[in-house]
Amino acid sequence: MSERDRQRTEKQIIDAVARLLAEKGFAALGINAIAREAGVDKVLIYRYFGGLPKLLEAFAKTPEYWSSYEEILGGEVDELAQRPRHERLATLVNGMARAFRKRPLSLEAMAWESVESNDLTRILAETREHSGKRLLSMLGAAPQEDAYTAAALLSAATLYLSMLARHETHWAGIPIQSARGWQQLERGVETILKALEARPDHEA
Amino acid sequence: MSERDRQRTEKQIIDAVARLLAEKGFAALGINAIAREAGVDKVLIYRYFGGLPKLLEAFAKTPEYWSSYEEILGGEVDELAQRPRHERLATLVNGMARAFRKRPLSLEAMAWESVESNDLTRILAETREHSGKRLLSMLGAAPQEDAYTAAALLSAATLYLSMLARHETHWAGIPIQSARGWQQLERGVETILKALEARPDHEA
DNA sequence: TTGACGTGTCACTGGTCGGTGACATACTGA
DNA sequence: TCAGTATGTCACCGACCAGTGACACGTCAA
Repeated sequence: MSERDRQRTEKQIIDAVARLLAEKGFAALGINAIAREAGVDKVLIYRYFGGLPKLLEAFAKTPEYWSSYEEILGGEVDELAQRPRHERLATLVNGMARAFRKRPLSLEAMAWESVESNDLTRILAETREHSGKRLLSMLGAAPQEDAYTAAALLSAATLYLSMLARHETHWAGIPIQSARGWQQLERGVETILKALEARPDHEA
Repeated sequence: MSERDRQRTEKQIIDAVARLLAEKGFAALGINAIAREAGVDKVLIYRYFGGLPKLLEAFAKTPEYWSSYEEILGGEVDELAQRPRHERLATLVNGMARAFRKRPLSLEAMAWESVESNDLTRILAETREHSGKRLLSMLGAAPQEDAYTAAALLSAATLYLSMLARHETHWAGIPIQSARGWQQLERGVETILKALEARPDHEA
């Protein structure tokens, strides 16, 4: 790789981060491993990025890690404005989970955040929060409402099960690695939100 | 510690596992670290337990890791038999989450399983599944029913939020480290299951 | 008393880790 | 042409890792 092309080298390094994260997970993400995977001397990582945290920061801006997440919902959100609220919420919850499932690297990082919080996870989390948490605030439900708590619970559930599906095949008998299983779960989300909206006895 | 008391030494080692897991997490769980924490030569771990996996197996049988989980629900389950089904389900879902929150070590292990599956996590998982998954099958709802899917979703949500609460303070604005937050979530679970049961339009 | 065994200590290997300093080679502008 | 700089290579440091072999000592039975 002695080609004296800094841009190319930087790309190799960032690609190596993505590959390592996908194949070996967060635990294998070290300076030595990245340099080895990239076929590059590790000293260049320090020189070009200034260390692992800064490198991850650069990686987090990559489309591969976090791209058109809002686009995925964006298209639907517009025409969704005139649907009943429970449908909007269901689309939001299910859409978020789908977006995550399309980004294994984000799932990997999110899983890691649930087990440990350090400088590295915080860097990746900030990128997602920046674009993600904003959506949660556009729920269209007040925090006091049951529908809000329900949406919070259901998004936690679908995100967790998306994480889990990377290694586990089932949850409570539901095949979380298959399209059929996710159809069942998404239908469950819709049913719950609809039932909440429809019930006659609204309490405080 | 040169006291020539094998029982005592073994206990020191297992206690060290618990302490390390609680304070540093799964990632810090190595032979050297355990021996250091226990104030014991690492060679004794190999001699007495036969290696790290076997040691974890022994640790998993410890009450500290996984004790009276069924007891926690057990007391209520009996008198619960005559309550409406949605109440039984809610008690089960919320009770499971509460049981986990009382066992930080189990939470730690479960979080680790969501990020990586290897020999070590599998060992700890088996212990829990053995007593835990059995409960999920006693849900009192058929797998085709909406209530079953809902219970599966809600248990995933509450377990994940319990894991998350070890490091994060909020989820979608709900304070998951405070009793108030969990009251809100548990009420949410109850409300959802009740609404599902009450709604007039049951579909297949 | 002697010999076998259980218990604990110590020193070492080969390997990986993050990090740094010294050097070789190419490119670029003066 | 020459000097400075950007790029890449290499060797090394101290620390930790998992794992092993050799040894010291106390206990207990023959």
